Amino acid sequence: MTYPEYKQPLDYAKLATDVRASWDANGIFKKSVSSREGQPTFVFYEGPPSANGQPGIHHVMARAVKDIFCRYQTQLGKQVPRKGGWDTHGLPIELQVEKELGITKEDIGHKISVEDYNQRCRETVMRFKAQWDELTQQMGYWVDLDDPYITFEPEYIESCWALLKKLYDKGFLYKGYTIQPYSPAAGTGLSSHELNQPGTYKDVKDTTIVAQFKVVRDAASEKLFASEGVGETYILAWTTTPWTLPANTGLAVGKNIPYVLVSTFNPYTAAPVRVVLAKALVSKYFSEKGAAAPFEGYAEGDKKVLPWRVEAEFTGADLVGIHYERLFNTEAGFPHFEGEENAFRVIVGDFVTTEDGTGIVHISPTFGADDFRVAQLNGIPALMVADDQGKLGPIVDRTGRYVAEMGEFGGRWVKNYDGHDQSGADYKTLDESIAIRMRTNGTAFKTEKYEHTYPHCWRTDKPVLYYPLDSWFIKTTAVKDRLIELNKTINWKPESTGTGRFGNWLENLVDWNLSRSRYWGTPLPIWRTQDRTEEICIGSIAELKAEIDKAVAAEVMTHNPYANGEKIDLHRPYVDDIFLVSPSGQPMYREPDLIDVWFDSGAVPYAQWHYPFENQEVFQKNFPADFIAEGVDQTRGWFFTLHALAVMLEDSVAFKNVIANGLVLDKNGNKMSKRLGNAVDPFATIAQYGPDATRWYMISNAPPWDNLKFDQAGITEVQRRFFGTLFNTYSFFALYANLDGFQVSPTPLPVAERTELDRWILSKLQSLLAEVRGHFDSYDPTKAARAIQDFVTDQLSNWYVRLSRRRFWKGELTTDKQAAYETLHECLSTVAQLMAPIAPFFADWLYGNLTKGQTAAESVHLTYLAEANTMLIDKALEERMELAQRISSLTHSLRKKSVLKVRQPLQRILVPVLNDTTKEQVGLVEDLICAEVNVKHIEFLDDTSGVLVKSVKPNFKRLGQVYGPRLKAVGARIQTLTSDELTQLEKQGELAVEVEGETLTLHLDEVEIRTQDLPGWLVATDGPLTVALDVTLTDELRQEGLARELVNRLQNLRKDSGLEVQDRISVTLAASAPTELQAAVQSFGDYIRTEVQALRLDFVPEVADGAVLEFDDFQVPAKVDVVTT
RNA sequence: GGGCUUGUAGCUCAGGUGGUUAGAGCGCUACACUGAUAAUGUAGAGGUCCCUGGUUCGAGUCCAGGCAGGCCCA
Repeated sequence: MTYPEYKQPLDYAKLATDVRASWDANGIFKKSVSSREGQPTFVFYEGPPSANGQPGIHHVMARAVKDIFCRYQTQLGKQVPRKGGWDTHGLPIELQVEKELGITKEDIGHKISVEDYNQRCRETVMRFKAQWDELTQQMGYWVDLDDPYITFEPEYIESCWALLKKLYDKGFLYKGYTIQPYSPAAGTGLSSHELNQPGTYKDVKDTTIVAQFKVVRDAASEKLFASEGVGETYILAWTTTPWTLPANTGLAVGKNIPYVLVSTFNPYTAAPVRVVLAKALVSKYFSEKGAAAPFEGYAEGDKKVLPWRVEAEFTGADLVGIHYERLFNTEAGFPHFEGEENAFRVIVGDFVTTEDGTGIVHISPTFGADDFRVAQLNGIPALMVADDQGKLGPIVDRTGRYVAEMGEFGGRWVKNYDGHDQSGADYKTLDESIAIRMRTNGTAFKTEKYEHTYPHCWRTDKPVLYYPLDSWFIKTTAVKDRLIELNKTINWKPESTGTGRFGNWLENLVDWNLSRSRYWGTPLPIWRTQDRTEEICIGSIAELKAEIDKAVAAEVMTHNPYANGEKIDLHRPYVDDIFLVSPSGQPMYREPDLIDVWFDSGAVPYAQWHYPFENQEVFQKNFPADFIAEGVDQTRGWFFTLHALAVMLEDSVAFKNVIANGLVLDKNGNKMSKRLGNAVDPFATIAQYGPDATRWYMISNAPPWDNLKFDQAGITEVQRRFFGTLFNTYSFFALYANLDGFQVSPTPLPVAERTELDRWILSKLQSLLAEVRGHFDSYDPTKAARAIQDFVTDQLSNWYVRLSRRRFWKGELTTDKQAAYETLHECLSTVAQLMAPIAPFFADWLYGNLTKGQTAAESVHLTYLAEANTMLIDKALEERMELAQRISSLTHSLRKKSVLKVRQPLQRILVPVLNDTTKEQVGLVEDLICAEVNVKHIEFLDDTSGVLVKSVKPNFKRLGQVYGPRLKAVGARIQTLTSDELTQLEKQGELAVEVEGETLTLHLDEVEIRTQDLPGWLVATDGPLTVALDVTLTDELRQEGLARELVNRLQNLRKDSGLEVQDRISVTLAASAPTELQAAVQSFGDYIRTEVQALRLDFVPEVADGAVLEFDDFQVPAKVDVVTT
């Protein structure tokens, strides 16, 4: 076979499309799965994208991460099925449809039927599917696009229903309430989307109250009574919604906020009191004068300054657990409520600040989302009142009035929702009435009008209430401990997302609110009777059909719409038109909610297989996932719902390894957006740079979990530096391998018999193999990419190939040359394998070029990655080669300083060595160094030479352990060691020195001794290494240098004349050339002829129509002719 | 406001368990090299390691508090 040769520059984009065509033609992706049949599976779940928008460059990033590990595991021999999927439900799609139709949610059911609306959603959601599929293939993301799961399909929804029913049967599904924005005037809940409409937040003036909550004296509160005093002790809390005070059931403090206990008087009753408030807010309520004002003589109605004294200080944590008395109690005619004995306690609220108020927040769980949440976390009940039918509800009804049970305030409007006349002189709002009552009975510390912004209903302009609305929940809190426990077994990349963001989320878990009041989504499969005493949860289509039949028999429905085996649609409005019959014969109506779309995606492991209705075994084999990867923004989304459902349904994790990748930002670190015009088009990027360089750049530049600042200049660099170098290395190989007709031998020369350089690069290759496997195994693709890149550019290309060039282009195909080809071939094909997960097209192209027609796999992606052969790893060899590299570099540096070009041979370099191992190590690579830097030999200088000047440096790490604080003095003493002392230390291993009047014994391991200088020589040093160059030029060296110059000029001439590498030539030079050149030709004629592949090299009196060779000091006419034999 | 995260050269990034002189690549400047050549070598310029305190003989690294960016949540 021949190895294909390519012209520069390589078209990377075309290369990829060619490879893609061959994958398609030969079904390589399918084979990569089918060829692993019967092997252990590596389970991967595709987090479904939504195809209602165009894909962006960040999708290339996210999907490259997924692809890498699936391909890698395939190389390890695992079978990796990859089912694609589409996320099709959810608010963004509804909003998009509404925008396009120019309607709002209000119009659904009026201007457009639910049926038509949902039809629009169904069409919209797959609008960009073709683009997505195209990008998937262009970027080389292998996922099964032929048989994807789609969340709106009846089978998918049926699976969701089955899961819901399972949760229902386990008692995990219940109906409760959440606090949501609610408009009493409109009688409807408002979405956060509606609340974010412009103009909804208005400035209003409300009555505000700082209320006094009377502390109950017991063990928990005893610290507040440490100093005896007159009067009761109260906790102060501020509210801008006094009408919620009768619903108060708790008080929240900040855990680390400092609070003080202050002695003073109630300003309205003049009763002596002690009050608790945040230290930072004392000045807001008490004047500086009052701190010195006398307590005696302060009386009701006094306009005098309020006297006060700080009695004690606490933190919020100290106050937790203190009980206080109910403000509006039963004696005053307010109702009892369930769980009252657990109420009226101080708890911690993470939202408490000292920005305003008193630093203590009044909690009414029925009228605040934060309140509800912390109350639930702390077991504080909500104040619910039973109506005349016994149904529990908040103290405010749905029209915005206090319920009748609210004593003196019963039936009062919370805000003016009915538009009643407020102009009368005696008119009082409910807030004002409450304020008056509290001032009178001494429970208000301060009341005032206060202007603030408050949200209003966009339709009625009336203030919004935060109000408890019905919702269905999944009781995730019931399995909280198990969720936390199992999370600890998940390998998170980065770890902090698992312990931090996700872990904290689990620690503060509340029940999963499943309800959504929308149209396009999976309907909740629960039917209830009107009196709510009977209900049924449907778990399958079959069950639904059977229940409909029952309903038809009971004449609740006229006929079964699913009877004729038509394609069933489980969406609204169809399911809403189904009425079932209860065991007692009552009609049952579907609960109108849809479920959270996150349930859809959390159900992927089950619903993608239509489990449990089909594919039981497939499911078992593919649960849980070994690996998933999505954006870190999915932490509380997909990652959570997958985990929650798996724990509740299977008592298992859903995934064992997860990468939470960061964002792709523009090159300035700004978020990409179409509006700003800084979004990068993935198609254009791939078309310009090809998918491989794009992927390699994204993966190698920063770890996937860091944000990536996407800069196209970075792709260019990757292309040039990595792919360009690798391509050049291959081209070099192909050029000479074809000339020599090299074929990979079935019985290659044993590695042990190959040259030092071969064994070195093979050792490095095996080290690389081990390293890269390690990085891939621990889900760190960035380190893998960087390791491969460094190997290719620094080791393989820039050292192995550079130093081996002559072996490839000189002479016949000897055993040594064959070994060189074998070695380079092995390096290149292994690199192709290692890079294949990241750069799948280029790797396959490279691998194919190297192996086509031989007994190799059809594609690199079907190959098996070998284990690193540790027998071939020779650390000592790797170390001494590094010495060779460093000595060469130092020598180049010296040549540079002495203005001696590398072409000028020099006699020797001197390397001082202080121990025999270094000498031995360098000795083994002497030939390589000499060839690289063009010197005749290396001379070692050891201690006995007597010319070395040594320097000593303290080993601070060691000294620090021994001497601690005295290190500075000891270090200084070491710097001043004389050479005699040094010699003694070296010979005897220790040395007694005096430091600060004390005698210490220094040991050899406490210092670092190195040679510093060779008197009379130009030296260069790199750490402990020192090199000196002998710059003496003899006539012979000069001649040889000149011979090399001539070779160089002739090579250039060959090249310029367009000669092929293998062409033999005859050279004629003008006899007018200077005598030194003639002498050089005389002495080194054989060398020159060999180098330039000349059969003849002659001086002639006249060179006709030749070129002129330019030397530093002279010119020589010359001519090169091809000799045909 | 809370949780998490990032901050090192003009840019992109490395810098186990603390060790005194903080590195690489790109870019820039200069010189060299030239049968791998859009490659390579050598040298140079370029740093308050975000800030402030603390622990320590010693802090880019550990602790506390800030500042700035990002994500999620409220």
